[in-house]
Amino acid sequence: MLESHARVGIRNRLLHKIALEDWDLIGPHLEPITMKERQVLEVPAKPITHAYFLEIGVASVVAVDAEDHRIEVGVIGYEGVTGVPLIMGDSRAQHSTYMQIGGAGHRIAADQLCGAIARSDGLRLLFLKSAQGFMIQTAQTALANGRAKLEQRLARWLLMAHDRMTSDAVPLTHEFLAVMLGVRRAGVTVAIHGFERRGLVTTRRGELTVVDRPGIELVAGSFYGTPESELKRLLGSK
Amino acid sequence: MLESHARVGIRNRLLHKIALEDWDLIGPHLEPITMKERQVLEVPAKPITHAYFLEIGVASVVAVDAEDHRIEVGVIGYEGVTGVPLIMGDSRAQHSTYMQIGGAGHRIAADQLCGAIARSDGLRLLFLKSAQGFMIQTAQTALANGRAKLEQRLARWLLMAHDRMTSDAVPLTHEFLAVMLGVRRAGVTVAIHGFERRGLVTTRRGELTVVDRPGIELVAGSFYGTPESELKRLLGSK
DNA sequence: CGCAGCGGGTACGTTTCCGTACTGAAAAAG
DNA sequence: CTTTTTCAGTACGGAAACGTACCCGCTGCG
Repeated sequence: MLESHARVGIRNRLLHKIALEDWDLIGPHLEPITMKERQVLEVPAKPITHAYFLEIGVASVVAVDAEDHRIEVGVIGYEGVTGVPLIMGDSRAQHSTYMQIGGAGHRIAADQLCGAIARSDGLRLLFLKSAQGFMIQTAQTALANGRAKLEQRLARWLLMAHDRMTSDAVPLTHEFLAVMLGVRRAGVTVAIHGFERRGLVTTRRGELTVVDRPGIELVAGSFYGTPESELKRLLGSK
Repeated sequence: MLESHARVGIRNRLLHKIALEDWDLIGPHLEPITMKERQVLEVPAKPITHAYFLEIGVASVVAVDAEDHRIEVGVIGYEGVTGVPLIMGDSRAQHSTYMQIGGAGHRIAADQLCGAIARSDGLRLLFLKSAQGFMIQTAQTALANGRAKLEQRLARWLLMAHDRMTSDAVPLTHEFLAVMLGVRRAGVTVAIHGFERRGLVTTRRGELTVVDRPGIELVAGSFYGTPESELKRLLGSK
């Protein structure tokens, strides 16, 4: 079969699930892009310019309030797309979104995405389910923030990042982990120390490597897993 | 103007915003209903049977995990509708939803709502924006859970409930407030005591009355307000 | 009216995490 | 190679909230 804009090499799961007959609405507008860590994708209260389909790397979605309190409400990787408000018919970003772990993928201009969604019921349903998956993630984050101990939250974060990475090495400083979790940097250091002592991870300056993933899952308990299984249910098991 | 199914007396804000030409898709399927406190509207992992447009009362949306940790991720009153997953094309409830404060309103069968949304772009956009508003609320809850002190979270909750009530009296036990906030019952008692001492509220057994709303807003700080102003932006200022 | 049960007040030791801050080591910059 | 910066380790007092538990007083019911 001939496709004017090849889907070959596309590894973003959401792009992959786009039906062939809808591909022409999306594919031609995709622009390959690489992104460094800390690269900003969305700024609160500003228009969203592009939606990013990551294939490598992890983006953080961080809620901010008027007094500059901030906390991560979700992460996005190869399984989804940034710019959830666009899917909901809103052109403004609510949250701060930026690359937590550098990577690459494709992006599409906001109006192209909106146009495509408006034109195809199938596309709209697909993106809505992706957005629903993100909502579930946010809700579980609220649960973890309110109920879980620092150690459990750290484990949860590591697992979610690990899910979205090809390597076991997470290139992140304690400082940034602390911002994500909304806790002290020193608290993260101590918690990671505990993980290291139990052989769950190894660390180097600015890097943390997952060694015993099942062990980390044990620490996270049921604070990890719901968004992941729900996303499977929503978008199919692949 | 003649309307086969009168909109007279409809005080749910979302229903109010439905365009006249869309009303026939919704109005005829609405069923008036009164609901006692604790009445269950949605059960996790079960199909959603109806969407509820409240006019009086407050519903709580509570996230639950496999180990039965639970915390409220949002509240819904006259400004919105329950059954957000339906809007997202998902027929299953993710969260536990029940009336926290008894009330009344209308409900519509899930498939009728889905059908209406599928048939009208305007309706779909309206409901999507409502869902987006709820997402914002959930994200702010995650922020408050991670960053705010018990006293601030309590203030936030009281304000959100108060917004959705006609009376200043909130008929709720400390026990239930504790479940919402994910804290100890005793902790709520002490916090409320502090409010009472400062003249922010008065209390009776099983009831709490808002006296000094601006004072409570001061306590909540910026943990309160974002979802409210964003909803205005999304759905218009009325 | 008396009693049972629910809701609320209070207490106490303990855990968790914070705020702050100092230090040393590793990497980056010059 | 030296300087500067960033990152991690560690400490300490204190605040916040926890788990638990006991008691009392409304309130509703028999």
